[in-house]
Amino acid sequence: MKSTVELDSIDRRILEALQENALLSNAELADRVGSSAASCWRRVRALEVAGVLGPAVRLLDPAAVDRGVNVLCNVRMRSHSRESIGQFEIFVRGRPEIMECYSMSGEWDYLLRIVVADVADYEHFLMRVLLEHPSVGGAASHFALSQTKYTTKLPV
Amino acid sequence: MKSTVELDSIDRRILEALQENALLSNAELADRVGSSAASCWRRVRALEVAGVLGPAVRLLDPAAVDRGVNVLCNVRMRSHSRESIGQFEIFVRGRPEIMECYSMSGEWDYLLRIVVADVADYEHFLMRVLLEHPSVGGAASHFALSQTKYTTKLPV
DNA sequence: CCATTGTTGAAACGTCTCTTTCAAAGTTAA
DNA sequence: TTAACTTTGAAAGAGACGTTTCAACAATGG
Repeated sequence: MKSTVELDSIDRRILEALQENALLSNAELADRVGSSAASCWRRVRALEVAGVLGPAVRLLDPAAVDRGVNVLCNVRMRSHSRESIGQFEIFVRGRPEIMECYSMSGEWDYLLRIVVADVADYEHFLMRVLLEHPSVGGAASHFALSQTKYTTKLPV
Repeated sequence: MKSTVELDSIDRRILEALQENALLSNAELADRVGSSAASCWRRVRALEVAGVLGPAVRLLDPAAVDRGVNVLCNVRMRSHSRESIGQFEIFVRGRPEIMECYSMSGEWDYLLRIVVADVADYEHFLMRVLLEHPSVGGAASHFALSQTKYTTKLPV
Protein backbone atom coordinates (compact mmCIF):
# COMPACT_ATOMS: atom_id res chain seq x y z
CA MET A 1 0.00 0.00 0.00
CA LYS A 2 1.25 3.43 -0.90
CA SER A 3 1.18 5.76 2.06
CA THR A 4 0.07 9.28 1.32
CA VAL A 5 2.38 11.49 3.35
CA GLU A 6 0.97 14.59 4.95
CA LEU A 7 2.03 17.67 3.04
CA ASP A 8 1.67 21.17 4.39
CA SER A 9 1.48 24.26 2.25
CA ILE A 10 5.23 24.80 2.18
CA ASP A 11 5.81 21.22 1.05
CA ARG A 12 3.33 21.75 -1.70
CA ARG A 13 5.01 24.91 -2.85
CA ILE A 14 8.31 23.05 -2.90
CA LEU A 15 6.83 20.30 -5.05
CA GLU A 16 5.25 22.82 -7.34
CA ALA A 17 8.48 24.73 -7.84
CA LEU A 18 10.68 21.69 -8.36
CA GLN A 19 8.25 20.15 -10.83
CA GLU A 20 8.76 23.21 -12.99
CA ASN A 21 12.48 23.66 -12.48
CA ALA A 22 14.61 20.93 -11.01
CA LEU A 23 17.72 23.10 -11.17
CA LEU A 24 16.64 25.68 -8.62
CA SER A 25 19.29 26.17 -5.99
CA ASN A 26 18.25 25.46 -2.45
CA ALA A 27 18.65 29.12 -1.54
CA GLU A 28 16.40 30.29 -4.34
CA LEU A 29 13.85 27.60 -3.62
CA ALA A 30 13.83 28.57 0.04
CA ASP A 31 12.85 32.14 -0.45
CA ARG A 32 10.45 31.27 -3.25
CA VAL A 33 8.48 29.09 -0.85
CA GLY A 34 9.05 31.39 2.10
CA SER A 35 11.26 29.53 4.52
CA SER A 36 14.87 29.48 5.59
CA ALA A 37 17.47 27.67 3.53
CA ALA A 38 18.16 25.13 6.23
CA SER A 39 14.54 24.23 6.78
CA CYS A 40 13.87 24.07 3.08
CA TRP A 41 16.80 21.78 2.53
CA ARG A 42 15.59 19.43 5.24
CA ARG A 43 12.12 19.34 3.73
CA VAL A 44 13.46 18.50 0.29
CA ARG A 45 15.54 15.68 1.68
CA ALA A 46 12.57 14.34 3.63
CA LEU A 47 10.41 14.40 0.51
CA GLU A 48 13.09 12.49 -1.35
CA VAL A 49 13.41 9.88 1.37
CA ALA A 50 9.64 9.49 1.51
CA GLY A 51 9.65 8.86 -2.23
CA VAL A 52 7.40 11.79 -3.04
CA LEU A 53 10.13 13.54 -4.99
CA GLY A 54 11.36 11.31 -7.77
CA PRO A 55 14.14 11.75 -10.29
CA ALA A 56 15.13 15.02 -11.90
CA VAL A 57 15.05 14.62 -15.66
CA ARG A 58 15.82 16.80 -18.62
CA LEU A 59 13.15 17.06 -21.31
CA LEU A 60 14.09 17.18 -24.98
CA ASP A 61 12.39 18.67 -27.99
CA PRO A 62 11.06 15.51 -29.67
CA ALA A 63 11.27 17.00 -33.15
CA ALA A 64 14.94 17.86 -32.65
CA VAL A 65 15.78 14.22 -32.11
CA ASP A 66 13.45 13.03 -34.85
CA ARG A 67 10.67 11.69 -32.68
CA GLY A 68 8.09 14.29 -33.51
CA VAL A 69 5.25 11.93 -34.38
CA ASN A 70 3.05 10.38 -31.71
CA VAL A 71 1.05 7.25 -32.38
CA LEU A 72 -1.51 5.91 -29.93
CA CYS A 73 -1.97 2.22 -30.32
CA ASN A 74 -4.49 -0.14 -28.76
CA VAL A 75 -3.29 -3.69 -28.32
CA ARG A 76 -5.19 -6.90 -27.78
CA MET A 77 -3.47 -9.93 -26.32
CA ARG A 78 -3.56 -13.29 -27.97
CA SER A 79 -4.04 -14.91 -24.59
CA HIS A 80 -4.38 -13.63 -21.06
CA SER A 81 -2.12 -16.15 -19.42
CA ARG A 82 0.25 -14.81 -16.81
CA GLU A 83 3.09 -15.98 -19.04
CA SER A 84 1.89 -14.05 -22.05
CA ILE A 85 1.21 -10.88 -20.10
CA GLY A 86 4.58 -10.98 -18.38
CA GLN A 87 6.42 -11.42 -21.66
CA PHE A 88 4.57 -8.52 -23.21
CA GLU A 89 5.29 -6.15 -20.34
CA ILE A 90 8.98 -6.99 -20.43
CA PHE A 91 8.93 -6.31 -24.15
CA VAL A 92 7.23 -2.95 -23.64
CA ARG A 93 9.76 -1.82 -21.07
CA GLY A 94 12.59 -2.75 -23.37
CA ARG A 95 11.42 -0.82 -26.43
CA PRO A 96 12.63 2.79 -26.22
CA GLU A 97 10.07 4.15 -28.69
CA ILE A 98 7.25 3.10 -26.37
CA MET A 99 6.94 6.04 -24.00
CA GLU A 100 3.84 5.02 -22.09
CA CYS A 101 1.79 1.90 -21.65
CA TYR A 102 -1.46 1.48 -19.77
CA SER A 103 -3.26 -1.73 -18.98
CA MET A 104 -6.86 -0.97 -19.84
CA SER A 105 -10.32 -2.13 -18.98
CA GLY A 106 -12.69 -2.58 -21.91
CA GLU A 107 -12.28 -4.08 -25.33
CA TRP A 108 -8.54 -3.48 -25.61
CA ASP A 109 -5.92 -4.79 -23.25
CA TYR A 110 -3.31 -2.05 -23.54
CA LEU A 111 -2.87 1.47 -24.76
CA LEU A 112 0.59 2.51 -25.94
CA ARG A 113 2.08 5.85 -26.84
CA ILE A 114 4.82 5.42 -29.39
CA VAL A 115 7.16 8.11 -30.73
CA VAL A 116 8.49 7.84 -34.27
CA ALA A 117 10.06 10.02 -36.94
CA ASP A 118 7.38 9.50 -39.58
CA VAL A 119 4.80 7.12 -40.98
CA ALA A 120 7.32 4.81 -42.60
CA ASP A 121 9.11 4.54 -39.32
CA TYR A 122 5.88 3.52 -37.62
CA GLU A 123 5.04 0.98 -40.24
CA HIS A 124 8.29 -0.74 -39.52
CA PHE A 125 7.63 -0.76 -35.79
CA LEU A 126 4.09 -2.05 -36.20
CA MET A 127 4.75 -4.78 -38.74
CA ARG A 128 8.20 -5.96 -37.78
CA VAL A 129 8.18 -5.39 -34.03
CA LEU A 130 4.79 -5.12 -32.38
CA LEU A 131 2.71 -7.51 -34.47
CA GLU A 132 5.47 -10.06 -34.51
CA HIS A 133 5.44 -10.36 -30.77
CA PRO A 134 3.90 -13.71 -29.80
CA SER A 135 1.70 -12.20 -27.11
CA VAL A 136 0.06 -9.70 -29.43
CA GLY A 137 -3.24 -10.70 -30.98
CA GLY A 138 -4.16 -7.45 -32.67
CA ALA A 139 -3.60 -3.73 -32.71
CA ALA A 140 -5.35 -0.54 -33.78
CA SER A 141 -3.18 2.49 -34.45
CA HIS A 142 -4.19 6.13 -34.30
CA PHE A 143 -1.87 8.91 -35.40
CA ALA A 144 -1.82 12.11 -33.43
CA LEU A 145 -2.19 15.11 -35.72
CA SER A 146 -0.57 17.25 -33.04
CA GLN A 147 0.25 17.34 -29.39
CA THR A 148 -2.03 19.92 -27.83
CA LYS A 149 -0.68 19.52 -24.33
CA TYR A 150 2.08 17.61 -22.64
CA THR A 151 3.12 18.16 -19.07
CA THR A 152 4.84 16.22 -16.31
CA LYS A 153 3.56 18.57 -13.63
CA LEU A 154 1.04 16.91 -11.36
CA PRO A 155 -1.39 19.09 -9.43
CA VAL A 156 -0.40 19.04 -5.76
CA MET B 1 9.92 24.43 -39.71
CA LYS B 2 11.84 22.65 -37.01
CA SER B 3 15.48 22.22 -37.90
CA THR B 4 17.03 18.94 -36.92
CA VAL B 5 20.47 19.81 -35.63
CA GLU B 6 23.34 17.50 -36.36
CA LEU B 7 24.28 15.52 -33.30
CA ASP B 8 27.48 13.54 -32.98
CA SER B 9 27.93 10.62 -30.66
CA ILE B 10 29.10 12.74 -27.74
CA ASP B 11 26.08 14.99 -28.06
CA ARG B 12 23.89 11.94 -28.00
CA ARG B 13 25.54 10.62 -24.90
CA ILE B 14 25.03 13.99 -23.25
CA LEU B 15 21.34 13.94 -24.11
CA GLU B 16 21.00 10.41 -22.90
CA ALA B 17 22.66 11.14 -19.57
CA LEU B 18 20.77 14.35 -18.89
CA GLN B 19 17.45 12.77 -19.77
CA GLU B 20 18.04 10.32 -16.95
CA ASN B 21 19.54 12.69 -14.42
CA ALA B 22 19.26 16.43 -14.83
CA LEU B 23 21.29 17.06 -11.68
CA LEU B 24 24.58 15.67 -12.97
CA SER B 25 27.38 18.12 -12.45
CA ASN B 26 29.23 19.21 -15.52
CA ALA B 27 32.37 17.48 -14.35
CA GLU B 28 30.62 14.17 -13.85
CA LEU B 29 28.78 14.49 -17.13
CA ALA B 30 32.04 15.23 -18.91
CA ASP B 31 33.80 12.09 -17.92
CA ARG B 32 30.68 10.00 -18.32
CA VAL B 33 30.52 11.00 -21.98
CA GLY B 34 34.28 11.01 -22.40
CA SER B 35 35.30 14.60 -22.99
CA SER B 36 36.87 17.45 -21.07
CA ALA B 37 34.78 19.56 -18.73
CA ALA B 38 35.20 22.67 -20.83
CA SER B 39 34.17 21.02 -24.05
CA CYS B 40 31.25 19.30 -22.42
CA TRP B 41 30.02 22.52 -20.92
CA ARG B 42 30.11 24.25 -24.30
CA ARG B 43 28.19 21.42 -25.89
CA VAL B 44 25.49 21.55 -23.26
CA ARG B 45 25.08 25.27 -23.68
CA ALA B 46 24.90 24.90 -27.45
CA LEU B 47 22.22 22.23 -27.12
CA GLU B 48 20.23 24.53 -24.88
CA VAL B 49 20.53 27.45 -27.26
CA ALA B 50 19.51 25.24 -30.16
CA GLY B 51 16.41 24.23 -28.22
CA VAL B 52 17.27 20.55 -28.19
CA LEU B 53 17.65 20.50 -24.42
CA GLY B 54 14.47 21.67 -22.80
CA PRO B 55 13.58 22.28 -19.16
CA ALA B 56 14.82 20.22 -16.23
CA VAL B 57 11.87 18.96 -14.24
CA ARG B 58 11.39 16.92 -11.11
CA LEU B 59 9.05 13.95 -11.33
CA LEU B 60 6.73 13.07 -8.47
CA ASP B 61 5.17 9.83 -7.34
CA PRO B 62 1.59 10.33 -8.52
CA ALA B 63 0.14 8.17 -5.74
CA ALA B 64 1.91 10.23 -3.10
CA VAL B 65 0.07 13.34 -4.21
CA ASP B 66 -3.19 11.50 -4.72
CA ARG B 67 -3.18 11.34 -8.49
CA GLY B 68 -2.61 7.63 -8.82
CA VAL B 69 -5.45 6.92 -11.26
CA ASN B 70 -5.09 7.48 -14.99
CA VAL B 71 -8.09 7.89 -17.23
CA LEU B 72 -7.83 7.98 -21.01
CA CYS B 73 -10.67 9.89 -22.53
CA ASN B 74 -11.70 10.32 -26.14
CA VAL B 75 -13.48 13.55 -26.93
CA ARG B 76 -15.65 14.54 -29.84
CA MET B 77 -16.24 18.18 -30.64
CA ARG B 78 -19.70 19.64 -31.02
CA SER B 79 -18.47 21.66 -33.97
CA HIS B 80 -15.20 21.98 -35.81
CA SER B 81 -15.18 25.73 -36.12
CA ARG B 82 -11.90 27.45 -35.47
CA GLU B 83 -13.62 29.23 -32.60
CA SER B 84 -14.75 26.05 -30.93
CA ILE B 85 -11.40 24.33 -31.33
CA GLY B 86 -9.50 27.30 -29.98
CA GLN B 87 -11.70 27.53 -26.91
CA PHE B 88 -11.28 23.85 -26.20
CA GLU B 89 -7.51 23.92 -26.45
CA ILE B 90 -7.29 26.87 -24.09
CA PHE B 91 -9.49 24.98 -21.69
CA VAL B 92 -7.28 21.90 -21.90
CA ARG B 93 -4.12 23.85 -21.17
CA GLY B 94 -5.74 25.45 -18.17
CA ARG B 95 -6.88 22.27 -16.45
CA PRO B 96 -4.08 20.84 -14.32
CA GLU B 97 -5.49 17.31 -14.15
CA ILE B 98 -5.17 17.00 -17.94
CA MET B 99 -1.61 15.83 -18.40
CA GLU B 100 -1.65 15.17 -22.13
CA CYS B 101 -3.87 15.95 -25.07
CA TYR B 102 -3.54 14.77 -28.65
CA SER B 103 -5.51 15.93 -31.63
CA MET B 104 -6.44 12.73 -33.41
CA SER B 105 -7.36 11.48 -36.82
CA GLY B 106 -10.27 9.07 -36.94
CA GLU B 107 -13.62 8.98 -35.24
CA TRP B 108 -12.61 10.97 -32.18
CA ASP B 109 -11.18 14.46 -32.20
CA TYR B 110 -8.98 14.34 -29.10
CA LEU B 111 -7.40 11.90 -26.72
CA LEU B 112 -6.76 13.09 -23.16
CA ARG B 113 -4.88 11.61 -20.26
CA ILE B 114 -6.34 12.73 -16.98
CA VAL B 115 -4.98 12.04 -13.51
CA VAL B 116 -7.37 11.74 -10.60
CA ALA B 117 -7.46 10.34 -7.06
CA ASP B 118 -10.31 7.89 -7.61
CA VAL B 119 -13.47 7.14 -9.55
CA ALA B 120 -15.57 9.67 -7.70
CA ASP B 121 -13.02 12.31 -8.47
CA TYR B 122 -13.22 11.46 -12.14
CA GLU B 123 -16.99 11.52 -12.17
CA HIS B 124 -16.87 15.08 -10.95
CA PHE B 125 -14.38 16.07 -13.62
CA LEU B 126 -16.32 14.38 -16.39
CA MET B 127 -19.81 15.59 -15.49
CA ARG B 128 -19.11 19.01 -14.07
CA VAL B 129 -16.09 20.07 -16.05
CA LEU B 130 -15.50 18.29 -19.33
CA LEU B 131 -19.05 17.62 -20.52
CA GLU B 132 -20.15 21.07 -19.51
CA HIS B 133 -17.68 22.69 -21.84
CA PRO B 134 -19.58 24.18 -24.80
CA SER B 135 -17.15 22.79 -27.37
CA VAL B 136 -17.51 19.20 -26.21
CA GLY B 137 -20.01 17.04 -28.02
CA GLY B 138 -19.27 13.70 -26.43
CA ALA B 139 -16.69 11.67 -24.58
CA ALA B 140 -15.74 8.06 -23.97
CA SER B 141 -13.70 7.30 -20.86
CA HIS B 142 -11.40 4.37 -20.26
CA PHE B 143 -9.81 3.72 -16.88
CA ALA B 144 -6.26 2.47 -16.77
CA LEU B 145 -5.96 -0.57 -14.55
CA SER B 146 -2.28 0.18 -14.14
CA GLN B 147 0.57 2.09 -15.66
CA THR B 148 2.88 -0.49 -17.19
CA LYS B 149 5.41 2.02 -18.43
CA TYR B 150 5.95 5.74 -18.20
CA THR B 151 9.09 7.45 -19.35
CA THR B 152 10.15 10.89 -20.49
CA LYS B 153 13.32 9.57 -22.09
CA LEU B 154 13.27 9.83 -25.85
CA PRO B 155 15.56 7.55 -27.85
CA VAL B 156 18.39 9.63 -29.28
C1' DC C 1 2.55 22.63 35.12
C1' DC C 2 6.78 20.51 33.37
C1' DA C 3 9.09 17.45 30.23
C1' DT C 4 9.66 15.92 25.75
C1' DT C 5 9.81 15.99 21.04
C1' DG C 6 10.11 18.17 16.73
C1' DT C 7 10.87 22.23 13.87
C1' DT C 8 12.87 26.55 12.91
C1' DG C 9 16.42 30.20 11.36
C1' DA C 10 21.15 32.01 11.37
C1' DA C 11 25.85 31.32 10.87
C1' DA C 12 29.98 29.10 9.25
C1' DC C 13 32.57 25.70 7.04
C1' DG C 14 35.08 23.71 3.35
C1' DT C 15 33.93 21.76 -1.03
C1' DC C 16 32.66 21.76 -5.41
C1' DT C 17 31.02 24.25 -9.53
C1' DC C 18 30.64 27.11 -13.25
C1' DT C 19 32.88 29.89 -16.47
C1' DT C 20 36.63 32.04 -18.92
C1' DT C 21 41.14 32.28 -21.02
C1' DC C 22 44.78 30.48 -23.80
C1' DA C 23 47.55 27.65 -26.55
C1' DA C 24 47.49 23.38 -29.10
C1' DA C 25 45.37 20.12 -32.12
C1' DG C 26 42.35 19.02 -35.68
C1' DT C 27 39.60 20.06 -39.82
C1' DT C 28 38.47 22.13 -44.22
C1' DA C 29 39.21 24.44 -48.59
C1' DA C 30 41.90 26.52 -51.93
C1' DT D 1 51.19 23.06 -48.72
C1' DT D 2 49.28 27.03 -46.70
C1' DA D 3 45.79 29.58 -44.55
C1' DA D 4 41.49 30.13 -42.12
C1' DC D 5 38.48 28.34 -39.03
C1' DT D 6 36.71 25.27 -35.44
C1' DT D 7 37.06 22.43 -31.60
C1' DT D 8 39.72 20.71 -27.98
C1' DG D 9 41.87 20.16 -23.11
C1' DA D 10 44.18 22.13 -19.04
C1' DA D 11 44.46 25.66 -15.74
C1' DA D 12 42.71 29.01 -12.61
C1' DG D 13 39.83 32.08 -10.04
C1' DA D 14 35.84 33.78 -7.98
C1' DG D 15 31.79 32.66 -6.30
C1' DA D 16 28.03 29.90 -4.99
C1' DC D 17 26.56 25.86 -3.06
C1' DG D 18 25.13 22.11 0.08
C1' DT D 19 25.50 20.60 4.65
C1' DT D 20 26.15 20.72 9.60
C1' DT D 21 25.86 22.66 14.14
C1' DC D 22 23.60 25.22 17.61
C1' DA D 23 20.37 27.70 20.28
C1' DA D 24 15.65 29.31 20.35
C1' DC D 25 10.96 28.42 19.69
C1' DA D 26 6.51 25.75 19.14
C1' DA D 27 3.70 21.97 19.91
C1' DT D 28 2.46 17.94 22.31
C1' DG D 29 1.28 14.76 26.05
C1' DG D 30 1.28 13.36 30.69
